Amino acid sequence: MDAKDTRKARAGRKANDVKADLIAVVVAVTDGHPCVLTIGQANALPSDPFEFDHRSLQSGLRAWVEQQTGQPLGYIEQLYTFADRDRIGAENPQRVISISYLALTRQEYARDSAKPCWGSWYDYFPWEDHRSGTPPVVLDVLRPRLIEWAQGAPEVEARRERQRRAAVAFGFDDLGWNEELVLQRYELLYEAALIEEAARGGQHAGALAPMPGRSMVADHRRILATGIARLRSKIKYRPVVFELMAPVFTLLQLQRTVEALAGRLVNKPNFRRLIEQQELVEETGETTTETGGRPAKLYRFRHAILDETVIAGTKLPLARS
Amino acid sequence: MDAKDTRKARAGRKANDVKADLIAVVVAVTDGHPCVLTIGQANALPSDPFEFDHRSLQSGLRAWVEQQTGQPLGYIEQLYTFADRDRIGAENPQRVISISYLALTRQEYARDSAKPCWGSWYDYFPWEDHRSGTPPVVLDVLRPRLIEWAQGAPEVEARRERQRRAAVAFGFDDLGWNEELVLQRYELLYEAALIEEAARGGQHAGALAPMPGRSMVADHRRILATGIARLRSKIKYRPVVFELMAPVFTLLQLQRTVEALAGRLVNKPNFRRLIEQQELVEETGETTTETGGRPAKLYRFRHAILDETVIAGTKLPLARS
DNA sequence: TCAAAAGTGTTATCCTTACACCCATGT
DNA sequence: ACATGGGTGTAAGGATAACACTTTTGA
Repeated sequence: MDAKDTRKARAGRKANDVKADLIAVVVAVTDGHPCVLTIGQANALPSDPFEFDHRSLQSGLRAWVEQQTGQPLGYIEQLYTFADRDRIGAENPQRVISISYLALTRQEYARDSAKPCWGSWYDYFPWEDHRSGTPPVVLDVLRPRLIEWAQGAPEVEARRERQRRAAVAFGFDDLGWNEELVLQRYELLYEAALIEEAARGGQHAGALAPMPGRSMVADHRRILATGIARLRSKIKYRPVVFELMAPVFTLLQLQRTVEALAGRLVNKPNFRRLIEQQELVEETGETTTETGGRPAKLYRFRHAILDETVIAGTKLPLARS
Repeated sequence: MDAKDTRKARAGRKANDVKADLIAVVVAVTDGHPCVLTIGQANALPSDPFEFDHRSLQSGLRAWVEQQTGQPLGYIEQLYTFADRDRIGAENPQRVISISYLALTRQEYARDSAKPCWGSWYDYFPWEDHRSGTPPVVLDVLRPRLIEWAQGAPEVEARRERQRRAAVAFGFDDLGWNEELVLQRYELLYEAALIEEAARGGQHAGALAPMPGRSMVADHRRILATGIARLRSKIKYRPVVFELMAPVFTLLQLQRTVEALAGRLVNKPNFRRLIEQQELVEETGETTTETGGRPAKLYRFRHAILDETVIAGTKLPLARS
């Protein structure tokens, strides 16, 4: 009965066909710069209409990105499916679902293709790079404007609420900086109309004050923020950084890559211990002098670890051993 | 130039419209049973064709689930978007993208509606409940059949590989049980043709040996597995359990709920410390004798914690304090 | 000789784990 | 009294954080 009702209800509806897009956040790290693959004037993520020809979404994505850009993609994971994005230009009649993916690769592969265009993701999110301490834009630009925004709320309660959200997201008032809150920060700035995309809806053009960070087409910057957040979170519990490394690397290079992604510095001795005790890498026996200073041992990723260990991930106090 | 090329390429393609479905994994826990909302003969997850009327996917989902089942949904999160599912009945001409969601609620809300049909998720995944130790089905049924399957590989290397995968997924050979590997286990059993869904493709009907676990329509069981895995992972770093609890509860009730989800027992004293030191709950001052034994203190969830703390989540050895 | 990078120890502190034990109620 | 569940304490072990220090190269 239940099933029959449901089917009838469905059949009664109009055929609600939609368009589906694949959107890719393709990331590489080159000497300290976390880069994202873009098209156009570096203001759009690569995207392609969804085809059913491929066996799966992932393989479809892999195929077209590799074909289009010459990038062999290593790691791929689904990010999020957007359908409720704020349409640019008001009533856009096109109904589009965007299925977004995060992919990791190495920029060197790109040299043969002229098309791809890499940009540091901190061009789009200048407030996210805390490797040299809190960047000026946070304290000099964002903080005052966010405070202003908070004061603009009609009620006392709402003012406090806004202030608190800003403080948590950006680590004001001695709350610490949390590098994973990329999306929350972006959405806060959007809500406060401090970034260009927010002004597009005609919501309010506002003063022509310069907006921090390079903007992107449609909601692509939001998708990029989602990707960065996911990656910053993921590197902490899965060995995905190695997808971004050359086959052979020094521990400091590895560290610099992690720092580029996280947007903050890590402690060298402790980082090395962490890596080594997890047995993620093994020495090649070679060294390199190209890094300057004392020659550095070269390592390679132990692919075997992917088979051996499924990282425990326990955080519950399990019973009886 | 790049952008123009891309647009041209797009325009050249045929209009590739698709159908989109929302599929919900709605979970509640009632006295030790983790339950999932189903329709039909309890062999399908609730689903609905995607409409663009709603502001967002989430609000759309919330609306129709609440309307259809009388369930007010607390927490909602997107699970995954499937488009590459193995079509039932070979060449199904319908092109469907399924956007799946995980939602948490409380079963009590359901009493007014006759429609919803709750089933313990361990009916569908009997091998996932380790609260009373390793369930017999694992050792008596799955293990021998998986070994058989592993031996069936043509090459030595492939045999070892299969054996290792089975061991990791199910914790054979003194590798421990990892409750989060729900999806891997399902997919392994699928590959080994040990569950009903695998036989549907006509791949091979095989012997009519009884398949463990109740099957579901299409790939719904796979979606459910994805939801369980996500939830088992999530309860460890986000206070989502409380969405499944009554407004007021005892710590043991909370523990039993966690155990129901995780499918394993946790250590009581340590669990309590964990909860209390994170300041997730506060005493109501009341006690209850309904649990038997000594009266238990009643607690409520401190909703304020959601604002205050953004759980650190650091696992990198950050530099200079 | 000095700068720059590589690499090693050492300690204090916190968190997790694994126990053992006592308390309050109903039957 | 005793079964049942509620609740507390403690000590060992491991991981993390913070810091100081030595080594090896090129300029």
